[in-house]
Amino acid sequence: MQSVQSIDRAFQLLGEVADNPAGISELSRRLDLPTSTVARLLSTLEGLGAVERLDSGTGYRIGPSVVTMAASIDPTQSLLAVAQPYLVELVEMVAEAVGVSIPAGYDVHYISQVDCANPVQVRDWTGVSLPMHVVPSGMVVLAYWPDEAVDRYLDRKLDRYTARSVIRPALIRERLQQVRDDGVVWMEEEFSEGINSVAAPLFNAAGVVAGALHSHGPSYRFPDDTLRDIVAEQVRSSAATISVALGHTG
Amino acid sequence: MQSVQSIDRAFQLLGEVADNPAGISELSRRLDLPTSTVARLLSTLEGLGAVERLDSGTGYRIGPSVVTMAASIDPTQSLLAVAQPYLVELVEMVAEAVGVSIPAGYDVHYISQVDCANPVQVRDWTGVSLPMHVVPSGMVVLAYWPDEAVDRYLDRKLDRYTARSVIRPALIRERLQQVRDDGVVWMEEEFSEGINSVAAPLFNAAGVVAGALHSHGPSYRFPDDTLRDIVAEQVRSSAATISVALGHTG
DNA sequence: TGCCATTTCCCACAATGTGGGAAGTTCCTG
DNA sequence: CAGGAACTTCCCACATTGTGGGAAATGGCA
Repeated sequence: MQSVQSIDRAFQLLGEVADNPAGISELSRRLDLPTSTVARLLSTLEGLGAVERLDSGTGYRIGPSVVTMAASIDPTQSLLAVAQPYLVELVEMVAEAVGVSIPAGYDVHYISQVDCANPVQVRDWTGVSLPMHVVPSGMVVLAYWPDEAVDRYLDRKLDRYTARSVIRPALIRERLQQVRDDGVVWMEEEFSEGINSVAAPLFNAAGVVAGALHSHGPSYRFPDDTLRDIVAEQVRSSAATISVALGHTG
Repeated sequence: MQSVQSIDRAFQLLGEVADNPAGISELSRRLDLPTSTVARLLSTLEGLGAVERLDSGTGYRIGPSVVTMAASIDPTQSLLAVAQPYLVELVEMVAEAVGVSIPAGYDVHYISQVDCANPVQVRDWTGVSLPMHVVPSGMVVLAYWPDEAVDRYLDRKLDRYTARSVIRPALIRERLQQVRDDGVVWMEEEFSEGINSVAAPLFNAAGVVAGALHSHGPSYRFPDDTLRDIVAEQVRSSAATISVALGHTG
């Protein structure tokens, strides 16, 4: 459908200003728009509280109304909303289903999945919760928890799901260190025979794990030996990109 | 300066959608705009990722680009940005300086102040850090800390600033309970002779204390005996409003 | 003080957004 | 399964609205 020029431009401006605050003339150069146009748009946005002037007087930054609107959607939804476009992108790259999960007590809860085109595919796990130690999405969350919380997690009876499930605390701790080193982890048929999965952590603006991004597929074809590292890297880097979009820095 | 109609309307829409998601025709009723206009604006916003369709298909909610833009400003700034307009409003009501502070270790750090018109006024404390137990802004922060953290705070030598400073842990604990009951607290000349102050906590979307809102003035006129409770209530209620704008619920 | 960079203001022009209405879609309900 | 209500999408003529060139005003810096 047709779209409205002035609104398009207004959001281009907001995007630029979010990236790094600047004044009218600099923005007009960056976006290649007449200064008068930029001035008018910015003053409209300022009136709406979408941008505000820097204390230094010259230049604008994102204003309160944007923050307030963003706050209006709950954290789960914002995670989902932000991640969605990247999920679609990632599916293209890895050619297997990808999904997002969030920590929920001692489980991870799958909140979204985007399927691949392949007629043989992993069922949609959206809505399901699983113990952290049997899925890579859970392991990456666990890996960034404080030590005491991990202690409490491991200090319970841990269920075994398949012959390959690892449930010995010492081994799990080793793997958690591995996860912290690599920023991504593969797990093969530890939750369900026939499914392999790789996941990386998602961090929010506060720097804490907000969830996990994973990709999983039937073990007979996923991961392809030659692509194993490439897929892991794609998942890791998508997760990093989503984290940045969520406000994570460094 | 003149402002751009379509952008104005686009943000009215965003505001409505943030409040509660709705479809084209409902929004057109709420804002009293033609459906075709609303449809065009929404589809523009959708193209920009500022809104997205609900899974149910009908209706829109705030989209990822708003969240991402909001994340671009750091939490301190967003607190400031969100609070600013309410500060101005509150100054009008209480006719004394009001300000915002954030926790910083065992201190509160004043990050902004809006002065009143009165020629006799409290100096601008922006940039200054003070121990939590001598200012009400600190007490409200302390009041919502976990018990162990409060224990650690009180388990140190606490400085006395004036003859009226309360430094006995037991008494401070009592007052913290009081703060939790009232949601607001007065302190009179406990930090500096001649200054009285009242503060209420600010909560963020995660439900944790993000800072405090206070008002302070010279003790010879503030608080006016007959207005004491009214001022406290105004501060409390402004703080609550700001918390909601920050995404705090309940 | 004078220069350069930036912001604000003004105004004629027409491109752009507008909104009425019709057509298409979806979802109940009898 | 037909009929209808409610919503969304599409189309198009109109003129309101946004546009951008340029001049005036402001501010910062040497």
